Parts: sequence; structure tokens; C-alpha cells
Amino acid sequence: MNNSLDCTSASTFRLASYSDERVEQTVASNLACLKRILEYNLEHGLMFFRIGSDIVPFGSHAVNTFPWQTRFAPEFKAIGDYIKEHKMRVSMHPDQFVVLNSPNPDIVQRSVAELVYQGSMLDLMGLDSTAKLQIHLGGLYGDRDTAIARFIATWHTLPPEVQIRVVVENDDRLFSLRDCLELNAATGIPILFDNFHHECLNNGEPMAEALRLAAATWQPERDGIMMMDYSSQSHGERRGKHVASIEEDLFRDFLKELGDLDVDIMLEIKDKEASAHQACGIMRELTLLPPAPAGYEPPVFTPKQILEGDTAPKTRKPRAKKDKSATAQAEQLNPEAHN
DNA sequence: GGGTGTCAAGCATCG
DNA sequence: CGATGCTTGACACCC
Repeated sequence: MNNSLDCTSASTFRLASYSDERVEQTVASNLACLKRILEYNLEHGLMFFRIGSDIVPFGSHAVNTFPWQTRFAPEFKAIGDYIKEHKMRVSMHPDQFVVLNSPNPDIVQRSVAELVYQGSMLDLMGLDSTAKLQIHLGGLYGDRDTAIARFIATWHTLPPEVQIRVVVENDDRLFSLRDCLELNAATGIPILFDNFHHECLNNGEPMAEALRLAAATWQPERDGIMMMDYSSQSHGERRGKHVASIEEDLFRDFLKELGDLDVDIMLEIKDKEASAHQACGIMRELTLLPPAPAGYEPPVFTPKQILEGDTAPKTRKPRAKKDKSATAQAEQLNPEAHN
């Protein structure tokens, strides 16, 4: 997401409101915003972005019969071309409902459908297997070994184009880095390392060592350099809750643990690009990043805004009203869509 | 136009 | 055993 822009790429609607027209309008709006976010990111030197899961409402749901893959093929391709042209990198993170190791076959089937949906967007963008789908190992169901074995069995059934994008993240309560390493040994699935989760749940591996163990599971030709999630504890809140805004001292300490390891860092921090700007500023200071892009002016937020996560423009664009002319135009262009 | 209950989906934990 | 948090809010209805 991006708090600085007056658009969202996660616009959706209720299942009860489903219509093909609504899908077409919403996807058009979401893709237009995604493009704007990527342009903003390029201007500000933010070269790694996690695309939201909600580009296509009900993208893996049986109700959605709209042929969005063909209708929006040019838009997806244009976005992918932009990403490749500027050597940016993207990932996606299907949410907690994707559980490949569930004992319930219906849940597994829906999970696979969701991975296929999200992977197909990356395919339509023409991105190679270094663009990843990041998921968790899943549930424990009282028996760790069986749970991991079931994940492996399901993973083997995935379509190859999905399989090659799947990476597994160490989580903060159930499956640690060690479990992910076991999974990697059996399947070759790269580990998306989360520093904060590792702090919450580990088997004694020091941070610097943990980073290197995870990095070694990424095959450079196939996977690119390691992706990782960075966050830290929100003070006075439940253990595992992400901070609202980056803590510069902790980030500097983390960079020391990272040393000369080359990674793509995704911040899981509430205020989004505000913290990303701060992190990039620190890394430029340390010459870990190239100088800022030409014409770059650091965004200015007051400490209060950053604290409250309120870095959005004061006036958001009013919600789009029902636009009869846009619908009419869409019908003209694609009369088959409304059967 | 602002406030708020609810939203497709899973799991573990809390009280 | 129902509510809660995860998480990235946003929709839709009420007033």
C-alpha cells in the first residue's frame, strides 16, 4: 500500500454486490493505482514492492466468472514491462487463509486456487521466477512432523509455474527457521527470512547466522537474491505486534548483523513508505544504497504524523460514484461480459 | 458525510 | 466455546 497517494490498489466490494461490471471497474481502478504506486516508488528509489492480494476481487472465488485475465492482459503486461525496465522487484503475500497443510481437502483446494490466482498475475506481468509468492507453512494440528509432511505432499501437486514462485516464511509462533530449513532440505523451497519472527521464535541461532542460513536456500539463478521481511516489536503491545514506525537505532543494529549479505528488504511497518524513506536514508548514509534518484526530494512528515501513521494527504479523493457512462463504454467494448 | 458493524476464506490462543 | 488477533482495510448501511 501507499499512504502518500490518494488511491488504493485494494478496492473491493461485498460478495453480495458481485457483478461482472463491478469486477471490471474495480480491477481497472486497482491496476491504475498499482501503476501509480510503482511510479511513486521509482521516483523515490523504493525498488522492492509487495503487491496486495486484492487486485482482483474474488480472484480465486467460483463466483468470479469475469475473464479478467484476458480483459486486463495489456494492463498487466504494461505493469510488468515497467517493473522490468526499471529493474524493480515485486512479491505477493497470500493471506492467512492459504493453508497448504490443512487436513481439510476443501481448504487445500481453495488455497491452491488462491496461489494460482496470485501467481497468474505475476505471469501476466511477464515476470520470471524471482517474483515470489510468500506464504507460511500453515497449521500445527498437534503434530509438527505430520504437518510439515502434509505441506510437502501438497506442494508436489502444485502447477510448476506456481511451485517455482512459492517461498516460505518463518513465523512467530508455530514454525521457526529450523522447521523451514527442514522443509527446504526436502523440497528446495527458499526461506523468506523474517527477522522479527525469528526474534519471537527461534532455536538459538544468532541473527547473523540465521540470515546466512536462510540466504543459502535461495538459488541465485532461479530465485534471485534473498527476500526478507523486516520489523520490530511495538512497545507496550502484544508480543509479535509490528511497530507503527521504524526505529532507526534498531534498524542500524540490524544492518550490522546483515554485514555484506545482499538482500531485498520488505518493511512490515504500519506507516509504509514513510519508514521506507527513513530506512533508505540510513542506507544511503552508509553507502549501502546508490544515491537518491535525480530530482528526489525527501518527503517531509511531522513526527506526530509518523507516530500516528497519518502521512496521507489531508483530502482523499472522494469515492468514485456510479458512472453510467463508464459502464456503458465497457459494455460497448466487451458486450460478452454481461451475459 | 461521518460513524460503525461487517466482510470469502484458517488457525491458535485467550478468557 | 465464542471472541480475538493476525493483517494491508474497505464496504455498505445507518443516521
